[in-house]
Amino acid sequence: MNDKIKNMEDFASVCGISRPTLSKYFNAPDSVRKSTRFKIEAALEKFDYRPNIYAINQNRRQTKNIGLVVPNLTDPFFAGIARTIEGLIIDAGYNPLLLSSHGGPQQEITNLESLRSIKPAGVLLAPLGRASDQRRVNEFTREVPTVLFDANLDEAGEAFFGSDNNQSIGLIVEYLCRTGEAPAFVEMKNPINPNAFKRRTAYLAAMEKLGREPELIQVDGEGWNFEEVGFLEGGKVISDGRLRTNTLLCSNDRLAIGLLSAAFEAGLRVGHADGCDLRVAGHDDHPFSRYTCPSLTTVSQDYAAIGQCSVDTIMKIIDSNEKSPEREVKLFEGRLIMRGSA
Amino acid sequence: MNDKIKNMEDFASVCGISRPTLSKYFNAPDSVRKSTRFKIEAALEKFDYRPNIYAINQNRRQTKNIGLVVPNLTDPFFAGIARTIEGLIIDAGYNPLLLSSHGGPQQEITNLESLRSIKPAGVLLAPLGRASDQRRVNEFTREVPTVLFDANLDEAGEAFFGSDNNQSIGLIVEYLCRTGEAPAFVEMKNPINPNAFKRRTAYLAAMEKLGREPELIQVDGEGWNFEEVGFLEGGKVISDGRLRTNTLLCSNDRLAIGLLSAAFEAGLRVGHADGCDLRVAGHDDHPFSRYTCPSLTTVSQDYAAIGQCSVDTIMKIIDSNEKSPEREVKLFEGRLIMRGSA
DNA sequence: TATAAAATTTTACACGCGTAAATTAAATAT
DNA sequence: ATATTTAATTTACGCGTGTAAAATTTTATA
Repeated sequence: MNDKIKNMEDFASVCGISRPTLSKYFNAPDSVRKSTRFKIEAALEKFDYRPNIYAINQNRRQTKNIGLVVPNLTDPFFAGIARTIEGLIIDAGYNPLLLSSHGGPQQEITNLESLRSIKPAGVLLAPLGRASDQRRVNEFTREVPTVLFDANLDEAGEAFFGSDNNQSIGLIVEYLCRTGEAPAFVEMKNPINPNAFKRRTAYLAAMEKLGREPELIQVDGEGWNFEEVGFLEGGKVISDGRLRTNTLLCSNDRLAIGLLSAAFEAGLRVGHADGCDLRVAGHDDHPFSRYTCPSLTTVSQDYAAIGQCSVDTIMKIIDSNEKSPEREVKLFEGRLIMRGSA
Repeated sequence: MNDKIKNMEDFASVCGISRPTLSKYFNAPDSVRKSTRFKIEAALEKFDYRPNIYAINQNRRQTKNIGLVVPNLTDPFFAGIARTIEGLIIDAGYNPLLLSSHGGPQQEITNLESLRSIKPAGVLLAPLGRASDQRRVNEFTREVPTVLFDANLDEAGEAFFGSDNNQSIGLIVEYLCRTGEAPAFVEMKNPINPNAFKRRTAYLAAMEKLGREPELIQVDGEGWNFEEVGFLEGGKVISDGRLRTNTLLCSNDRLAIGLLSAAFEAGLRVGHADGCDLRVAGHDDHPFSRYTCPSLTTVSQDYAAIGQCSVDTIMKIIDSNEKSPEREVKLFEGRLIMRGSA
């Protein structure tokens, strides 16, 4: 009783069974006879033995680790998604390993290299997109089963799941046109975030479809401080007085949040009510967008579905133990969230 | 050349040296002769061998892993701190393992258990605080060298570093009293977040010191959706008309963000300028607080210092390989961030 | 140049587990 | 009750590394 349990051998002896049987139990509790299972579980109550994770993973053909890489964890939007997907991975009986690329392609590669040495069964990767080191990401996905989500990369990974920017941007452009002046599109000149280009293109297409004249407002600014860019550069746009329209559609909510702040300081009334000077809309349904002043009209992405689909797919690939013949791509529709700002 | 490098043995032979020497190199590149180091690094250029991390950690007395546990990663405030500390851990030559307790004591313990099986050299833990399962956290800290930060727990861990809530709350209370009406303190009745009680006490002490009558406004609401609580319950407080003061100090910025939103919808003008109806202040200098409408007056915590101190201390403990005789506690001062809201 | 010191190599073993093959026990059919 | 099948268990070996001790080589010092 006083003897410390140092390894599976020790624990097997206090259980009264052999070590390999114990090993079998830990990998699948139902694979041993009921009577021995009771023995083991009774012993587990008395002693606090846990298999050594390094010894396990050294010998298993496959680890139970799933890598989860997101572009930027300090962005609450991605933090929320990561949390959701983590839960799904755990539900599937795997161990999620969450890494953030902190907005940089170098860190993204570092993350993948770091995952490689952990020999994950699979990886869910939300790449930086255009900023990614495509060659090296591709290299990685050839070695490790990978499913991309949020942002697509050419032919990288076994599958991609994300939002249909054409549909979602189309949705809000149509709404804005129907309820007021046609929107100009506010974005960064050299956006680093995923999907930015897709949304620009989608905006142009949507405007053309509606027979409206598109207007791109491309502001300066670099990095991931979107609120700051929206505030500083958006503020300039507003005060310039060169706007042809009173309606602004921002490439993402964080830009819109900064823009709302700038508009507030400029004394403009934002909203769709009578007497308002400006309408502002965003995209993503950022966690804070409910609490801006006024609350932000936006489009929400269906991340419950995107996450579930991504996890299901990586599990299928892991179980079948083979690369799928063709790369699956599935886009999910966004939902219009009408609030006060537009 | 065509032969795949499968292990250190293989790689040692292409280097032309012995395996144990190679092992020494990977643990400390400077510990081998310069000429052999060149040989190794030349070979590393040609082959992409990496030591198996599981085999390494199985045999090392200590891993190079440092656990980093924060209360809630979806809170941008903690996401930012985590990012900072991750960097410091990497700089120290260790491998950070970031886990979020998602606001729940159960998950906090799960995280610690999960870390235990990874056998980290040390752990940096920002506990939930009052909500934590103190007994089990204590149990953990007796087994694994742990430094607490952000929120203190009775006698848990080797050291604690955090903010001096007395000083920081005192600072803003003094400012508010000096520049206008004395503040009422807005908080949740049963706050789950760390430091909430400390701040309440600090508020009461600061008001007493200034000879003002304190007023606690304790709103309903549970969980971590502070913005929602601030919006819904704060909105009620505002519209009730029972306020004895025009100045509200919120227990944290996220409550204030929700409150600002409610005030905006109620048509109140928030700020310190003439003609304003309400002053609102927060605490933490949340990343978003610069972009509220109006921008939020708050107190910033010195997380550069808290992070650096926490990392330095855990490194010292790891290197000295012994529990320190007495538990170090150090509190850092906050800085007043004056903006538009108060 | 001789000697001491340091670095390296060799030898040998340990770590804690997974897993295929061989064995044994239990369940089923006869 | 016995033979057969099936499931559970044990035997035996391997994974890729760390590390200690002894033997050897290289480098630094006198």
